[in-house]
Amino acid sequence: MAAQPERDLVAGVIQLANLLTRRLAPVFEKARVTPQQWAILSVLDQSGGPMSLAAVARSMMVSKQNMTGMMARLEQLGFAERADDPEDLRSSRVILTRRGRATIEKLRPAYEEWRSALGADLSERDLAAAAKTIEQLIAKLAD
Amino acid sequence: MAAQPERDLVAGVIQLANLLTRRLAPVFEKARVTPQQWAILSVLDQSGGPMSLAAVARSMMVSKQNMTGMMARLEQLGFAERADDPEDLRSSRVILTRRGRATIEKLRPAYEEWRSALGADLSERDLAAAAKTIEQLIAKLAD
DNA sequence: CTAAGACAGTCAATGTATTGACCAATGGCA
DNA sequence: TGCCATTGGTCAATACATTGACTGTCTTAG
Repeated sequence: MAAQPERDLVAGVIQLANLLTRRLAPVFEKARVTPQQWAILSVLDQSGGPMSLAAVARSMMVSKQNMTGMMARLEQLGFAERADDPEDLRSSRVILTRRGRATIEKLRPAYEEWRSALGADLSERDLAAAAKTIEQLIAKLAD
Repeated sequence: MAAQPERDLVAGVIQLANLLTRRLAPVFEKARVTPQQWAILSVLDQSGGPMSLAAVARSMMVSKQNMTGMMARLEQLGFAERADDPEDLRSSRVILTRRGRATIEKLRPAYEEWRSALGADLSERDLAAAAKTIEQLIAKLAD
């Protein structure tokens, strides 16, 4: 019965995060999009209008430096575009290209399917409870 | 009251993992050790004897290629050593150096303190339940 | 006993993620 | 008005993490 040497909660979260991205990657592979790129496209898609780079970074809780790089890749791949913000000369306005929107709309069902398969044979209640605890930990650690 | 735009469980786990490593890093900073390096030292410390590189990789659920690189850094920093395994010419035997063992013993209390502060003002029961659900997800996703 | 497959380790390429340092623009406050 | 802290964005350095491709050793089936 194993008795796995008792994985620490911290180690567990990190390992689970790695596993999730590892297993999620093939879902988007046909569109040549990585899970993180998918996440950015999702944020942009659900945001109505253009967003600043910093706003996207905050919403995903990554550093703006990281977002600079990811956005550069996304732009080079033709999924998103940056334009100057006339109201704030420091800022950029990031929007999805038509191709970006088409890609995310095509991939969303695949993601949903994968996502619900993930929760199968686990209790809905347990998942919701875990999600809530995770939210609390995030809130506690976030600045 | 927020009503955070409802974070997906998957996104939550990934963001939490990033936050955890980000907040954990300063705990080990004085010893110039990263959280992942700490994790490897921990595994080696608790393993009794020497381990193969692949065994460490499996125990942390990372690829052996990644472990190659991390181990190279650890060796260069003087925390671990590799020797040929006389029983299997493919394999290496990795052990902690005296410095590695001293470092982990010095850092463990700091980690424990950080770790218990993390769980403060959260319910023990909720944390345990979340840990269990995380284990189930890991088991489901692991090969 | 030999050929096929599995496994240990490495290298290279790419993507993710951090800190630190920096510049330009903004906003508040004296 | 003018200073100064904050914020938006970038660059560089480093670490983590994956896949793919490869060498060499072991194991096992025929």
